[in-house]
Amino acid sequence: MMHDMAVTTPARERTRREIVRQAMDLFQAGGYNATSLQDIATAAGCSKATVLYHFSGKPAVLAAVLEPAAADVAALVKAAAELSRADAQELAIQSFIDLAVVHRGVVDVLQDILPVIEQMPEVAQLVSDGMQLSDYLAGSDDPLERDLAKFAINGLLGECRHAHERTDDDLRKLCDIALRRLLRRA
Amino acid sequence: MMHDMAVTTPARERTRREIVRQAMDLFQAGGYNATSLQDIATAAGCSKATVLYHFSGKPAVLAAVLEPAAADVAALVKAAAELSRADAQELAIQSFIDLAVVHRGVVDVLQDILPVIEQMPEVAQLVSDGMQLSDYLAGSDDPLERDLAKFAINGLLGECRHAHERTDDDLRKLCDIALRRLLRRA
DNA sequence: TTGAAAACTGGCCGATCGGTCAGTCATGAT
DNA sequence: ATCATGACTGACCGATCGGCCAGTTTTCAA
Repeated sequence: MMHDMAVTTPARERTRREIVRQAMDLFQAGGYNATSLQDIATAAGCSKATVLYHFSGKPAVLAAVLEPAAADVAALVKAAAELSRADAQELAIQSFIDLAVVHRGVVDVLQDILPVIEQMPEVAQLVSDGMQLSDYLAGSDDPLERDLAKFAINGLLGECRHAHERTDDDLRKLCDIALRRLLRRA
Repeated sequence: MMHDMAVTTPARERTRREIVRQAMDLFQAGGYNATSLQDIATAAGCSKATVLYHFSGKPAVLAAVLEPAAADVAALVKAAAELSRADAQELAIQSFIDLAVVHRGVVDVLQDILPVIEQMPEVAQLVSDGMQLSDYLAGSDDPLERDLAKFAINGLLGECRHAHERTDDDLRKLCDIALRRLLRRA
């Protein structure tokens, strides 16, 4: 009998984590669609059937890969909701950059899903939160500022892709300059 | 006997154009990888074998779809090569926006190819010209300005994707403002 | 030690992919 | 009218995909 539910089965969690780890790397390197369950299984050192034993399907693997980033974004949106307009914008600028840099891997993954992202319920929440964050980033209802915010996000996400050679800090500084120039905030 | 080689066989050219037309729409809507030769054939009103009769393979269809945009970009690079640094930058700002807006469809297509774009000789020239254009856009050897130019391109291309509802002119104005703010040119 | 549950796997399935090929049909010069 | 050539197609191929299942191995509480 298991008295403490917080103690996760060692084997289960270990295999699950390894699958997600390898799937992240493969998705980032070759894209979601181009990565097969067999590729993930081989990289994780198990069989394809094992991957499907731990996850209900390929989309479930994607959801697990995206989950940490989705959680961070959701928390940021929640935090921004309780701030004033200007404070929310400043928080969005700083935190969005941080999240994009830290989770730069998921940015690559999302790019490969864009054409069919509306039909993927696994990423719907993340996308929705991203749109919300875009509003905070604009800091205004002016259509031009909102469009510029979207422009900034596209540039930001694009810059984080294929940026493995750059330092996290360099990337952060670049994005900070770019965002503040675009949004005209000093 | 055919005396004038410039007179293309009507049927051949008509079918070829229709295939490229429909392929463009499908690639833009669903991405290159997600679009099958059968999809293209059905949309073009012919059989899959016919598509492969006119084109050596799926990559050849992609090359035909990208060709007009690639030609325009190549011409722009060539024109900028004969200008001064400042003039080349100004030309790059204006013309890059124009090309991205006019050929916004190919931007979607390229996005879907990014993870494996290095292995596609069909788009190598277009990518190379794009990098060259990025240099002209920076207008300086300063690493920061060059990075900002890349940032601008990412934002520009991202803005052109999924922008079917916006007017060409609205899109152009937005991109012009964004680029000049990022590059600090008026 | 034991036995039931958890973890895992090889083998298979239907579907779809890009691509090939032999052969049919249309066209147009002779 | 003939017939060589160009345009086109149905049928098929091997490969690979995501997913499923019966059965084997490992784990661990009793």
